[in-house]
Amino acid sequence: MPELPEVETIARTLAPQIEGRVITAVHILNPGSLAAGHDLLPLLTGARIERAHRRAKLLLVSARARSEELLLVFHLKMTGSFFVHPAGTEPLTHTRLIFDLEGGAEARTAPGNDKEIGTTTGKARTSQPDAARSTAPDAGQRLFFDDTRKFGWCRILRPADLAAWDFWAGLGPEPLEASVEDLARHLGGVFRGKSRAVKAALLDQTVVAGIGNIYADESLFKAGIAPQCPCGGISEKKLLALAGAVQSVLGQSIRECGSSIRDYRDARGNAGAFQNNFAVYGRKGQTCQACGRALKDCRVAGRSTVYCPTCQK
DNA sequence: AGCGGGACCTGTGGGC
DNA sequence: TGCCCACAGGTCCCGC
Repeated sequence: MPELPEVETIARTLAPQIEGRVITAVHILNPGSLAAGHDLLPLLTGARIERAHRRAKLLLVSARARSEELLLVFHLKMTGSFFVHPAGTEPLTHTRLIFDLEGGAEARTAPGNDKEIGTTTGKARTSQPDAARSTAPDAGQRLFFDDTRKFGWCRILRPADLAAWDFWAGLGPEPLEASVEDLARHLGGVFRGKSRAVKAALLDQTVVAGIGNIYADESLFKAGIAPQCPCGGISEKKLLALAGAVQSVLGQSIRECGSSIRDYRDARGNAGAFQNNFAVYGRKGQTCQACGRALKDCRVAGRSTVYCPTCQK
């Protein structure tokens, strides 16, 4: 469920809490959650975190270890989340990795200092212990990587490892970093002559990065394209509509701090609000906002899919 | 080439 | 009330 907007929101809320801090220890509570880079753990201890940002659905944390740079690459899959707790906080039920941090960062976990990404509307709330929100500026902290279903992972990599990593190298373009016309042209090029269902292509991270089940369904509805429609049969006009829909849906979701179905929280424990805007996702059997007829569900590329048979052709 | 299905996980919720 | 089972989801991998 953390797709592009959720990971972006997590990166924006996490960065001010950890940038500049030094990693003093790493605790691996679930060995499967550290997918690569065990050999770099000794180097990571003592490294200073420089930056936390997003690419596709990956959260990247760069750290300076003596003379070289290391990267912590996280995939949150469905249930991964981050939260910064005060030093001494015990692991929670689903805590998989803990990074002990010390010094450097300003105290930005205090209440009332959450303004940099705008305020979430609707049912935003915290689900974390109050103690985590009143940490003293220079006290040590613990970055928790929690992951209920253990699908998520962290890789510790050198920049060269990242460049050589097939998954990374194969990622498609960032959908929000191109003009609508360029994105439409890119999709048109990839789609040309293909019989593959358009939704399957949108979910393919090598086609375009960051889209998951929620935003694929929402974008296709907004563009008026049926999810089963073969890629190659989409007109240029519809491609432009699809590119515009992808950008508008992702952009609006980022502005609303992502979608919280049940698990997702940002790095301050706040829920997103974009789920209140869903036109189709999770609305099987309910009425279409545009035509008033019932929304249908089906499976495309093995994923549950909801669409309007009238509005999407 | 691209799809289906299984595997990886666990909490939730519907049905009985 | 309690049990069972389907389901959710991203990615990889295997087989067709």
